[in-house]
Amino acid sequence: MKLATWNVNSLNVRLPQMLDWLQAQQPDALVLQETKLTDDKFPHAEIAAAGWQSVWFGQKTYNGVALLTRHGEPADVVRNIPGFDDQQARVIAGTVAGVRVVGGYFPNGQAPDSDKFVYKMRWLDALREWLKTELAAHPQLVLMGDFNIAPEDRDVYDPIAWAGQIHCTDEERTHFKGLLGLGLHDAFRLFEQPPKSWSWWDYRNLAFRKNQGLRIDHILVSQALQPRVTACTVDKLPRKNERPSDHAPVLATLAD
DNA sequence: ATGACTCCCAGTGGGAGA
Repeated sequence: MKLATWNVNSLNVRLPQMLDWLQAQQPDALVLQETKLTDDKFPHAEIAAAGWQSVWFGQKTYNGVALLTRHGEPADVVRNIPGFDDQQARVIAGTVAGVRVVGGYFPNGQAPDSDKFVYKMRWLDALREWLKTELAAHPQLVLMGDFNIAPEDRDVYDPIAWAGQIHCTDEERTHFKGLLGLGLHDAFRLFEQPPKSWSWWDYRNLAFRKNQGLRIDHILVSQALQPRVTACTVDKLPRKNERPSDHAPVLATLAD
Protein backbone atom coordinates (compact mmCIF):
# COMPACT_ATOMS: atom_id res chain seq x y z
CA MET A 1 0.00 0.00 0.00
CA LYS A 2 1.37 3.36 -1.04
CA LEU A 3 0.48 6.49 0.97
CA ALA A 4 1.33 10.05 0.02
CA THR A 5 0.92 13.67 1.03
CA TRP A 6 1.34 16.75 -1.13
CA ASN A 7 0.78 20.45 -0.56
CA VAL A 8 -0.15 21.43 -4.12
CA ASN A 9 -0.46 25.21 -3.49
CA SER A 10 -3.66 25.59 -5.56
CA LEU A 11 -5.19 22.49 -7.10
CA ASN A 12 -6.61 24.72 -9.82
CA VAL A 13 -3.08 25.46 -11.03
CA ARG A 14 -1.59 22.05 -10.23
CA LEU A 15 -4.35 19.68 -11.43
CA PRO A 16 -2.65 18.60 -14.69
CA GLN A 17 0.63 17.77 -13.01
CA MET A 18 -1.13 16.08 -10.10
CA LEU A 19 -2.95 13.81 -12.57
CA ASP A 20 0.39 13.03 -14.24
CA TRP A 21 1.87 12.27 -10.84
CA LEU A 22 -1.03 9.95 -9.89
CA GLN A 23 -0.50 8.07 -13.12
CA ALA A 24 3.24 7.72 -12.46
CA GLN A 25 3.07 6.86 -8.73
CA GLN A 26 -0.27 5.02 -8.39
CA PRO A 27 -0.74 5.85 -4.69
CA ASP A 28 -3.51 4.01 -2.83
CA ALA A 29 -4.17 7.11 -0.76
CA LEU A 30 -3.07 10.71 -1.32
CA VAL A 31 -3.87 13.64 0.93
CA LEU A 32 -3.70 17.14 -0.52
CA GLN A 33 -3.23 20.48 1.19
CA GLU A 34 -3.82 24.05 0.03
CA THR A 35 -6.31 23.10 -2.65
CA LYS A 36 -7.62 26.70 -2.33
CA LEU A 37 -10.98 25.66 -3.77
CA THR A 38 -14.53 25.93 -2.49
CA ASP A 39 -16.28 22.55 -2.43
CA ASP A 40 -18.32 23.31 -5.54
CA LYS A 41 -15.09 23.82 -7.53
CA PHE A 42 -13.33 20.60 -6.52
CA PRO A 43 -12.37 18.68 -9.71
CA HIS A 44 -13.65 15.28 -8.54
CA ALA A 45 -14.84 14.27 -12.04
CA GLU A 46 -11.42 14.78 -13.63
CA ILE A 47 -9.81 12.86 -10.76
CA ALA A 48 -12.40 10.07 -11.04
CA ALA A 49 -11.73 9.81 -14.78
CA ALA A 50 -8.08 9.17 -13.92
CA GLY A 51 -9.13 6.38 -11.54
CA TRP A 52 -9.21 7.93 -8.04
CA GLN A 53 -12.14 8.59 -5.75
CA SER A 54 -12.01 11.75 -3.67
CA VAL A 55 -13.48 13.33 -0.60
CA TRP A 56 -12.72 17.00 -0.04
CA PHE A 57 -13.16 19.96 2.25
CA GLY A 58 -12.27 23.45 1.16
CA GLN A 59 -12.91 27.16 1.32
CA LYS A 60 -12.29 30.25 -0.76
CA THR A 61 -8.70 31.43 -1.37
CA TYR A 62 -6.94 29.65 1.51
CA ASN A 63 -6.36 26.18 2.95
CA GLY A 64 -8.47 23.27 1.69
CA VAL A 65 -7.72 19.54 1.95
CA ALA A 66 -8.70 16.35 0.15
CA LEU A 67 -8.24 12.59 0.37
CA LEU A 68 -7.87 10.64 -2.87
CA THR A 69 -8.13 6.85 -2.89
CA ARG A 70 -7.52 4.21 -5.51
CA HIS A 71 -9.97 1.46 -4.52
CA GLY A 72 -13.34 2.77 -3.39
CA GLU A 73 -14.58 5.61 -1.26
CA PRO A 74 -12.99 6.06 2.16
CA ALA A 75 -15.24 5.15 5.11
CA ASP A 76 -16.17 7.24 8.17
CA VAL A 77 -15.03 10.54 6.69
CA VAL A 78 -14.38 13.37 9.15
CA ARG A 79 -13.82 17.02 8.21
CA ASN A 80 -11.80 19.17 10.62
CA ILE A 81 -11.20 18.34 14.28
CA PRO A 82 -14.44 17.29 16.02
CA GLY A 83 -15.30 19.66 18.85
CA PHE A 84 -12.81 22.30 17.73
CA ASP A 85 -14.59 25.28 16.24
CA ASP A 86 -12.54 26.25 13.20
CA GLN A 87 -13.32 28.58 10.31
CA GLN A 88 -10.44 27.11 8.31
CA ALA A 89 -10.56 23.87 6.28
CA ARG A 90 -7.49 21.96 7.46
CA VAL A 91 -8.27 18.31 8.21
CA ILE A 92 -9.84 15.41 6.35
CA ALA A 93 -9.83 11.81 7.60
CA GLY A 94 -11.16 8.52 6.31
CA THR A 95 -10.58 4.79 6.56
CA VAL A 96 -8.86 3.23 3.55
CA ALA A 97 -8.25 -0.53 3.33
CA GLY A 98 -8.37 -0.82 7.12
CA VAL A 99 -6.00 2.10 7.71
CA ARG A 100 -7.25 5.29 9.32
CA VAL A 101 -5.81 8.11 7.19
CA VAL A 102 -5.71 11.57 8.73
CA GLY A 103 -4.63 14.38 6.40
CA GLY A 104 -3.77 17.77 7.86
CA TYR A 105 -2.76 21.21 6.73
CA PHE A 106 -1.32 22.51 9.97
CA PRO A 107 -1.48 26.28 10.54
CA ASN A 108 1.55 28.21 9.36
CA GLY A 109 1.80 30.38 12.47
CA GLN A 110 3.38 33.33 10.63
CA ALA A 111 5.58 34.52 13.53
CA PRO A 112 6.09 33.36 17.13
CA ASP A 113 4.65 36.62 18.53
CA SER A 114 1.54 36.67 16.32
CA ASP A 115 -2.12 35.79 16.85
CA LYS A 116 -1.67 33.16 14.17
CA PHE A 117 0.92 31.43 16.34
CA VAL A 118 -1.57 31.35 19.23
CA TYR A 119 -4.09 29.75 16.86
CA LYS A 120 -1.45 27.23 15.74
CA MET A 121 -0.83 26.20 19.36
CA ARG A 122 -4.58 25.85 20.08
CA TRP A 123 -5.04 23.85 16.88
CA LEU A 124 -2.17 21.53 17.80
CA ASP A 125 -3.62 21.00 21.29
CA ALA A 126 -6.99 20.07 19.77
CA LEU A 127 -5.41 17.80 17.18
CA ARG A 128 -3.50 15.82 19.80
CA GLU A 129 -6.56 15.38 22.03
CA TRP A 130 -8.66 14.18 19.09
CA LEU A 131 -5.93 11.83 17.87
CA LYS A 132 -5.91 10.06 21.23
CA THR A 133 -9.49 8.92 20.61
CA GLU A 134 -8.84 8.22 16.93
CA LEU A 135 -5.90 5.99 17.84
CA ALA A 136 -7.96 4.15 20.44
CA ALA A 137 -10.65 3.47 17.82
CA HIS A 138 -8.23 2.84 14.93
CA PRO A 139 -4.86 1.39 16.03
CA GLN A 140 -3.73 1.29 12.38
CA LEU A 141 -3.48 5.03 11.79
CA VAL A 142 -1.40 7.39 9.67
CA LEU A 143 -1.22 11.14 10.20
CA MET A 144 0.23 12.92 7.21
CA GLY A 145 0.30 16.35 5.68
CA ASP A 146 1.98 19.72 5.78
CA PHE A 147 2.85 20.07 9.46
CA ASN A 148 4.59 23.43 9.07
CA ILE A 149 7.08 22.19 11.68
CA ALA A 150 10.71 21.27 11.08
CA PRO A 151 11.16 18.72 13.89
CA GLU A 152 14.93 18.96 14.29
CA ASP A 153 17.87 21.09 13.19
CA ARG A 154 18.79 18.44 10.61
CA ASP A 155 15.46 19.24 8.95
CA VAL A 156 16.58 22.84 8.27
CA TYR A 157 19.12 23.98 5.67
CA ASP A 158 20.43 26.78 7.90
CA PRO A 159 19.50 25.99 11.52
CA ILE A 160 21.45 28.99 12.84
CA ALA A 161 19.51 31.47 10.73
CA TRP A 162 16.21 29.69 11.47
CA ALA A 163 16.74 29.27 15.22
CA GLY A 164 13.59 30.39 17.02
CA GLN A 165 11.91 31.32 13.74
CA ILE A 166 8.51 30.05 12.67
CA HIS A 167 8.53 26.26 12.01
CA CYS A 168 11.58 25.89 14.25
CA THR A 169 10.47 27.22 17.64
CA ASP A 170 10.74 25.10 20.78
CA GLU A 171 6.94 25.30 21.20
CA GLU A 172 6.30 23.83 17.74
CA ARG A 173 8.93 21.14 18.19
CA THR A 174 7.48 20.24 21.59
CA HIS A 175 4.11 19.76 19.88
CA PHE A 176 5.72 17.51 17.27
CA LYS A 177 7.26 15.43 20.06
CA GLY A 178 3.84 15.34 21.70
CA LEU A 179 2.45 13.64 18.60
CA LEU A 180 5.29 11.11 18.74
CA GLY A 181 4.35 10.66 22.41
CA LEU A 182 0.98 9.29 21.29
CA GLY A 183 2.90 6.36 19.81
CA LEU A 184 3.35 7.81 16.34
CA HIS A 185 6.60 7.37 14.41
CA ASP A 186 8.13 9.67 11.82
CA ALA A 187 8.20 7.26 8.85
CA PHE A 188 10.96 9.21 7.11
CA ARG A 189 13.32 8.66 10.04
CA LEU A 190 12.67 4.92 10.18
CA PHE A 191 15.16 4.68 7.31
CA GLU A 192 18.58 5.96 6.46
CA GLN A 193 18.14 9.14 4.41
CA PRO A 194 20.41 11.41 2.43
CA PRO A 195 21.52 14.44 4.46
CA LYS A 196 19.84 17.72 3.49
CA SER A 197 16.51 16.08 2.65
CA TRP A 198 13.74 18.68 2.45
CA SER A 199 10.10 18.74 1.42
CA TRP A 200 9.74 22.50 0.86
CA TRP A 201 11.90 25.09 -0.86
CA ASP A 202 11.14 28.82 -1.03
CA TYR A 203 10.11 30.04 -4.46
CA ARG A 204 12.53 32.94 -4.05
CA ASN A 205 16.26 33.21 -4.35
CA LEU A 206 16.84 30.00 -6.37
CA ALA A 207 16.28 28.04 -3.17
CA PHE A 208 15.51 24.74 -4.93
CA ARG A 209 18.56 24.96 -7.17
CA LYS A 210 20.71 25.64 -4.11
CA ASN A 211 18.83 22.97 -2.12
CA GLN A 212 17.93 25.43 0.64
CA GLY A 213 14.79 24.03 2.19
CA LEU A 214 12.96 22.62 5.17
CA ARG A 215 11.45 19.21 5.94
CA ILE A 216 7.97 20.19 7.11
CA ASP A 217 5.75 17.62 5.33
CA HIS A 218 5.53 14.40 7.29
CA ILE A 219 4.05 10.93 7.47
CA LEU A 220 3.56 9.68 11.02
CA VAL A 221 2.53 6.07 11.53
CA SER A 222 1.04 4.44 14.60
CA GLN A 223 2.80 1.78 16.64
CA ALA A 224 0.63 -0.93 15.06
CA LEU A 225 1.38 0.30 11.53
CA GLN A 226 5.10 0.89 11.96
CA PRO A 227 6.25 -2.72 11.31
CA ARG A 228 4.53 -2.58 7.90
CA VAL A 229 6.45 0.48 6.67
CA THR A 230 9.08 -0.54 4.12
CA ALA A 231 10.08 2.86 2.68
CA CYS A 232 9.56 6.60 2.99
CA THR A 233 10.87 9.13 0.49
CA VAL A 234 10.48 12.67 -0.80
CA ASP A 235 9.75 12.81 -4.54
CA LYS A 236 11.64 15.87 -5.73
CA LEU A 237 10.67 15.38 -9.37
CA PRO A 238 7.49 17.52 -9.31
CA ARG A 239 9.48 20.39 -7.79
CA LYS A 240 11.48 20.45 -11.05
CA ASN A 241 8.34 21.16 -13.07
CA GLU A 242 8.18 24.47 -14.95
CA ARG A 243 5.42 25.66 -12.65
CA PRO A 244 5.86 23.67 -9.44
CA SER A 245 4.31 23.77 -6.03
CA ASP A 246 6.82 24.97 -3.45
CA HIS A 247 6.32 21.58 -1.70
CA ALA A 248 7.30 18.13 -2.95
CA PRO A 249 5.19 15.02 -2.24
CA VAL A 250 6.25 12.61 0.49
CA LEU A 251 5.54 8.90 0.02
CA ALA A 252 5.46 5.89 2.31
CA THR A 253 5.10 2.25 1.33
CA LEU A 254 3.38 -0.31 3.57
CA ALA A 255 3.64 -4.07 3.27
CA ASP A 256 0.28 -5.78 2.80
C1' DA B 1 17.01 44.50 2.92
C1' DT B 2 10.69 45.61 5.47
C1' DG B 3 13.45 42.03 -0.63
C1' DA B 4 13.47 38.02 -3.63
C1' DC B 5 8.37 34.20 -5.81
C1' DT B 6 3.67 32.42 -6.40
C1' DC B 7 -1.20 32.35 -5.68
C1' DC B 8 -5.42 34.62 -4.73
C1' DC B 9 -8.86 38.36 -5.00
C1' DA B 10 -8.89 42.33 -6.51
C1' DG B 11 -8.71 45.74 -9.89
C1' DT B 12 -3.09 48.91 -11.79
C1' DG B 13 -2.10 46.77 -4.93
C1' DG B 14 -1.93 43.74 -0.86
C1' DG B 15 -2.33 39.52 2.12
C1' DA B 16 -0.52 35.07 2.94
C1' DG B 17 2.48 31.56 2.56
C1' DA B 18 7.06 29.49 4.91
